[in-house]
Amino acid sequence: MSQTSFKIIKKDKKSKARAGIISTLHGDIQTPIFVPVGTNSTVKSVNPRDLKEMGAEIILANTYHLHLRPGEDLIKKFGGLSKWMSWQGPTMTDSGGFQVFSLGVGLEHGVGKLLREEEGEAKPRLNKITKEGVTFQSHLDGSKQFLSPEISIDIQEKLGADLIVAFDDLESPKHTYEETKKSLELTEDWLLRSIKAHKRKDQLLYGVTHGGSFQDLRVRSAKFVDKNFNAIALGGAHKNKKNMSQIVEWTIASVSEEKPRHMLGIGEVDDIFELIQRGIDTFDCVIPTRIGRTGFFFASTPVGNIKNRFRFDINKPQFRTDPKPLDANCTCYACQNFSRAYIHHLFRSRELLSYSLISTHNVHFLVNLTKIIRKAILEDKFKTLKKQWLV
RNA sequence: GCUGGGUUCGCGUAGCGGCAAUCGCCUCUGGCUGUAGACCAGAUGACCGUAAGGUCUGCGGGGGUUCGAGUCCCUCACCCAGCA
Repeated sequence: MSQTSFKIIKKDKKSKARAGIISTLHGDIQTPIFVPVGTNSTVKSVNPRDLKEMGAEIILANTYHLHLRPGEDLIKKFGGLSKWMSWQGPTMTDSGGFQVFSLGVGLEHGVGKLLREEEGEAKPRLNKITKEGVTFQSHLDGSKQFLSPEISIDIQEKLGADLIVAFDDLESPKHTYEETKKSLELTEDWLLRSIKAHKRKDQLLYGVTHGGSFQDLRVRSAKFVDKNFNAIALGGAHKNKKNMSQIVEWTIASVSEEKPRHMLGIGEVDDIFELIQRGIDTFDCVIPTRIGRTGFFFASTPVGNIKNRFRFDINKPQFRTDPKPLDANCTCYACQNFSRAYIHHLFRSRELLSYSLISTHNVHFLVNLTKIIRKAILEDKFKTLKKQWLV
């Protein structure tokens, strides 16, 4: 009996968008919702108190990172992830599957989840994949580490998040059909082993769909995951945004309506609209905190638009004397109290508060965006809202 | 006044007889999608060129030695330190 359940409360008439509730032991999650990423059991530079205040409902942490440091046993001793990080709300853990990629073929190919126009520098991979699992070289101290479906699930059960993810292998967006198929088959094997290893039924286990950009593989993967899991996570690599939307359409068409759907690692403003429209319920993404730490802040329409991706660089000289808040429509702590000029100054001075203010604003921005969208779905105004934003 | 040390890109520095401009900072321009990321990449004397590349200047001022001087010598100026 899973003590974590999902219920759809409203479906959009003109699209696949829906509003729902995921109920967990640590509280309810009103979907659709953006899930801030706190890899190391902290959303980088954002206070949990502020996360609560802005209405964040769930945080994602990472199995691989927490296994290396401080170790799952310690977190278990402290009452599990939610208590450990003094969040006291629902949490999710990723399986470490992404690190199979980012420390492996991702490094080798110099690519991310999305193929970039200018690819990064290719570097030797820090892992070795076999059917059994993955041997990593720890990015912290270089020590040898082994991760498998069984180990990942064991770690995640000790961490104690409400939503957990089965262990998978990521294809590179540069992989051929044959390579992608081979990766998918490995993932399918690992997913079944993840289910077998999964004992704590209070945790909802997400299966992950793969198959690169190939329709038949994506459909096969979606059906496979739908058949074996009660929750669907969409994973793997995409060529570009259009391709990603297409992949989501293929996948959603092949899974049951009543199961929650999580989009792994995606979260730019336009993506959120496009993917909710196609039936996604939850998203996690490092974007708000990563770009926040490097000086980019989100601003809402009409200042922000698809062309500037709703982001602006606080470093720019134009903000040096700008008295306006980061975003005129934002109610976050940073926007209620500080000017762009001040934050510009802080950032140029490398003051730690700047990273915190911008990251807090950015997370608030995306969480709030999904809340506005949810409200629009409930009021049958999703398409109208989307038009307002993505002109 | 004497004795040292110094004066090179916006700032700080490297170069110590052979294509001046190394490295850092500042500045500017890109980039970041399940976090090896408070990060990464590029530009940065002037002018011409889309580019490859080319032209011009230039190591405090002046003079000298040398095929050749930021580098050695003389002299002047300024800065720093110590001693008067």
